[in-house]
Amino acid sequence: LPRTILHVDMDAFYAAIEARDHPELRGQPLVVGSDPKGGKGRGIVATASYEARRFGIHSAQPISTAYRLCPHALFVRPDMKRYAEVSASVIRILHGFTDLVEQVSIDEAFLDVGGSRRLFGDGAAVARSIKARIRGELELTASVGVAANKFVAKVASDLEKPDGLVIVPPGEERAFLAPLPIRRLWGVGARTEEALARAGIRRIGQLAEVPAADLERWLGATGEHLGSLARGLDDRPVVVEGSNRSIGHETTFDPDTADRGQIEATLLALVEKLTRRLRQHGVAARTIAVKFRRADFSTCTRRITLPEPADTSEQVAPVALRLFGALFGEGTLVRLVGVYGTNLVPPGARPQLELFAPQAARPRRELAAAVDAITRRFGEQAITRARLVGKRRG
DNA sequence: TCTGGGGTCCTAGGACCC
DNA sequence: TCTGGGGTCCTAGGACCC
Repeated sequence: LPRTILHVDMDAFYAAIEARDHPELRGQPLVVGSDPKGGKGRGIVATASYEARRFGIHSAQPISTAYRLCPHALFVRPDMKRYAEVSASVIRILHGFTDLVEQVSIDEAFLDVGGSRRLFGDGAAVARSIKARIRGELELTASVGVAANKFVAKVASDLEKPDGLVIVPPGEERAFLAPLPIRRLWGVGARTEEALARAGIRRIGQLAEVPAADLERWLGATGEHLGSLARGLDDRPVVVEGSNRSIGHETTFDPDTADRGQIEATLLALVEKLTRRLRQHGVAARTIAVKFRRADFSTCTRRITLPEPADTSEQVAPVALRLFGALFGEGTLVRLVGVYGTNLVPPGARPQLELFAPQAARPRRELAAAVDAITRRFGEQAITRARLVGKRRG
């Protein structure tokens, strides 16, 4: 029995929200991303309006390139809090049609509407209703793909952007995909595209002809998976609850720095952010990782698994500093540092030490809770560590 | 063109245990 | 004395996605 899967993808999401909320930005080339600083800025384009795309500007492009392509474009900084609110409104609308909603990013979701037919009609009808509600209630447009599985629905939603609606009837998946470039396959990035092109494979239909065993020998487990997708087969279910596997924060210095004090202060500020989020999610990290990128973009990581899961900066900070110390040599020009918690332990399943030394853990927990409360009430700038005073980057 | 910040998943090698 | 094979956990790196 074929499923009915929808992929809903908001069009130029951040730029569309900015244009909606600031009429003076409408109809103009608009770039949401880092500060271009007159062409010298460091960073990338998050989203470009369709007017800006006509100049060759696109997501993930260096902001300096975007500036060169269209210096008179309007460049605005992202307001992630606002976008997250709008995203929540979109998800609320989707939940009006089914509980089976899987949010995959801030501007994208899958729905399984197989069970909603009697109430809301077939996939095409649900798609039209969703688009109408998003337009009517949020003054935004979405592109929707309808198909028997997630991958085909995802490709379909992208095909007639913006404001698109593409329906792939069951049984036509393979023919629908065949003429498209392999880059459209989920999991084929620049590297795999190049490797496949060397073998003369450029279209999904060509990949679909390669025997599965050959693909597996060639590309491992991923190869077999790619073969299935190329044939239009994808049995992954729509998954409602996706708890995080990792939480992390990183920041790029502008300009690069070799100042150990500045780097360590930045790292500690990132640790504060990380541990606050861990506590908000009610999880603790068994593994802490530090990421380190030099001026030449070479990147390395160090991680360590702790005897006890950690969710406070008292626990994480010394570990992060030690891992950083293993990577940093005096005089090294540093571009980026980051800190991550992985191996997250879910709430209620938190071993262990506190069974043996509850009195030792208590003050730490109470301090963290107090800091959280102050931050909630007065904002992130209200309280900080003595070590960070005067060192926090703007 | 000179590359953000948030993530996911896979691989390969080594330690360690049975 | 030198040795097999399987399983699990850990670390580092890399490809990929939005």
